[in-house]
Amino acid sequence: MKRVVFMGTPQFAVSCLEALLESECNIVAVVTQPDRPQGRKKVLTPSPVKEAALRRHLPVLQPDRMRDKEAVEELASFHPDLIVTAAYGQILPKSLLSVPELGCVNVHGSLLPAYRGGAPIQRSIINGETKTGITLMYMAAGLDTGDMIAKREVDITDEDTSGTLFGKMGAAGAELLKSELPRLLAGRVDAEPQDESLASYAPNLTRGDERIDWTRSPREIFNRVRGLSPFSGGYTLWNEEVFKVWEVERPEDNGPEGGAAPGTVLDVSAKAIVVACGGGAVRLTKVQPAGKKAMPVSDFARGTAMKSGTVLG
RNA sequence: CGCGGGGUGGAGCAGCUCGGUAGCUCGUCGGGCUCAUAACCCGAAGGUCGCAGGUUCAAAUCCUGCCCCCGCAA
Repeated sequence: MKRVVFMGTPQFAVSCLEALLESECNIVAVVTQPDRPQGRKKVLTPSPVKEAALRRHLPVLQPDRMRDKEAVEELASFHPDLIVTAAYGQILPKSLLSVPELGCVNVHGSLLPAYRGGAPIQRSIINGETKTGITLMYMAAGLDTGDMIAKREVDITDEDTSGTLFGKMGAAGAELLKSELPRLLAGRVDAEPQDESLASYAPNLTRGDERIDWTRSPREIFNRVRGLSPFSGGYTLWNEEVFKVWEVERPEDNGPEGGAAPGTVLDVSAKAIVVACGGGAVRLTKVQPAGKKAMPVSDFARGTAMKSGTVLG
């Protein structure tokens, strides 16, 4: 049976690992990011992939820097025929790419060459895409530039958040991997080069991406908020403090409320906080004041000092 | 010892600076009005004020220690 090394880190990658486990191959090692200190208490936390691998009693490697010679040598000592990666989180050095005879393949969360990079799933939603997908590809030196083996499309609906889309994408990635793996293990397969002229990038999200720009349209704000949920959430400022926004009503039914400056609160009720924005208004339905837990506006409205005329920003 | 916010009836908050009767909005229960209602009116129940000490005639409020929650930063 062919020897496979799997490399991945977040939950999204776990479903790919599970797909391998259900396939005809021998997983000789799992590589994932080192345990990271998490939260206020700096508790060292293993990645989801590590936890899954340990449950299956698979050998786990966690090199600090995969590009170090020692790390590559250690991995090579497992003599993999194929390396499969999914959101591993580190660039693989060229020297590693040539180690497995059958190559290194990557499961990427977009329809390449669009959305290369670390946050394709969230950014697809933020940008209002209605379709995305998984691309299985051979890895090359550049960032997500390798030749494409197969794709599977996934629809994005207005009900999707990054959370639900990650779920769909994980399942799609697992399916695609499972169906293509026999071919990959049989030998190098034909792959299609990416059209560089169509390439676009989806860099990791930063704090700046999480801030709500009230001059944007209702639809853009809606997309941003659901693209950031349920991870960091979107935020704005209220009384100079962080005010997170977790859910916004789909804006289709809102007529322009005109007049007020973007960020102005037009109404606070048990149903929603209505905020003026570019070309209309958005209705916030789940929020989180500084120092508090996230709560539906029905709760927030009971005790809040926020009232019409307040300006967020 | 990274920085900061918070823990008050079922929910969300005020009260704490300047100790002395537990407040507000909502929910719940009972009654009333109404063709009717998530609307309105009347009434009621429900709180060891995170935990443990300390100061005091008296502590939600001041002091000390601890627990838990949240944001930022990593």
